[in-house]
Amino acid sequence: MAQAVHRLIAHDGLDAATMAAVAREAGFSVGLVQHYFKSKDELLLFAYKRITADLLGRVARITAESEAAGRSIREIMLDCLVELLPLDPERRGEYRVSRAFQTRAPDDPTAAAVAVETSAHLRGKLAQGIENGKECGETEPDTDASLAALELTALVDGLADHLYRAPGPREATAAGAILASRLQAILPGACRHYA
Amino acid sequence: MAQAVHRLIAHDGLDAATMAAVAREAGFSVGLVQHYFKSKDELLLFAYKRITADLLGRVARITAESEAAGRSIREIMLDCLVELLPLDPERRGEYRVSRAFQTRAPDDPTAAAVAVETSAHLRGKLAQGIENGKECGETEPDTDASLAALELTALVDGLADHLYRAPGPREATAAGAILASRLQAILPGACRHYA
DNA sequence: GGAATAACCGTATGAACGTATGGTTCTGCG
DNA sequence: CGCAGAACCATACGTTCATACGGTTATTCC
Repeated sequence: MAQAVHRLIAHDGLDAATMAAVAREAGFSVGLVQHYFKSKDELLLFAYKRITADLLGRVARITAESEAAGRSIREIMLDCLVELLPLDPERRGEYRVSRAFQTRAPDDPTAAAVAVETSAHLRGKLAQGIENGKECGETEPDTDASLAALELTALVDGLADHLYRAPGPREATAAGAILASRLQAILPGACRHYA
Repeated sequence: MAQAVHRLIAHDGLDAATMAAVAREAGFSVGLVQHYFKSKDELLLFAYKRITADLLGRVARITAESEAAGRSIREIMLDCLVELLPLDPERRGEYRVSRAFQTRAPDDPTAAAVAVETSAHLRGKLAQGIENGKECGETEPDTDASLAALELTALVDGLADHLYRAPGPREATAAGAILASRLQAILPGACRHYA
């Protein structure tokens, strides 16, 4: 059912995720959806939580794989940040769903909490990575890690926004170049921290 | 009527901008709103266009005033970018309205066009300013102006997003510091181009 | 003055939606 | 078996909304 919600929002926006539409998309009856979710809000919130969990899971998986491959902190971070960009249809859909819920957030404290939490989680991971870089000379010692992390998350958010509005290979490479350049400036070293 | 739409969306989201609510908020009847706008979409699009025009107008005014005051390109740009951040209730409302329409954009080509146009306009102005900086030594000669402009707009978008979710003086100063730092890096000179 | 046009209003209509409800089929267990 | 509870369904109800429509007042122009 959560997948049905995801597909509907990704394709036609939040308003398309009606009870009847979700039931039809999932191949169930309206009554069954009601059986599992007391209200529509509960259903949507569940779907939203699932999506953010998926996203954080993917980032964690990328981190783990890159660490195992012995890549530098900078390379790992770049992979994670690029993963957040809507570069293919799947991630475009995911991005649209997330944005739909963020738009809804001001009226829905629980949805807002999910958004704040995932954003803070991501920012924390970045800050930690930057901080770790100091120990092995990959980061300049006087770098403000949390400020740099905020810059990176804001940058990737804004680039995602731009790429969603204006897709295309040129825009994609421009976004990648900007991220790579900023990461290079923040983590200039070439240490293999996790190797 | 456009102001009524603005107030309603800023306070309660796009769904709150019903015909009846707009009429009540504006002090008119539903019939009168229909008299001036054939459909709800037309009304909303008009309101959206008005808001983006207001925003671009404010940026233009700030630019003109700062130029008259003989400030550097970097200072002018910083003022313009900070103007885009949701730092007070008024701009928070404006930000929410813009975001609401952006969320709606994928299903509404005309709204999408407005969003793309204003974003491109802003990016173009920034790129032009950076390019101008080269002529008087404020910009490094080998800077890619359009890439730098894209970075700045993306950064300010992402920071606006963050500030909207997490308001507060600490977040505001952090965002200002990041913007100032990036501008300093892109436009390191201190030329008074327009003086 | 008088007609045409714009400004303006209240209400009716039909569609879409969330949810409540009553009922049916399946499943596991004592 | 018998039955309790979960899974599952179709439909009815009340609300909300955009829009259509008919009518009334104000303004403008000849």
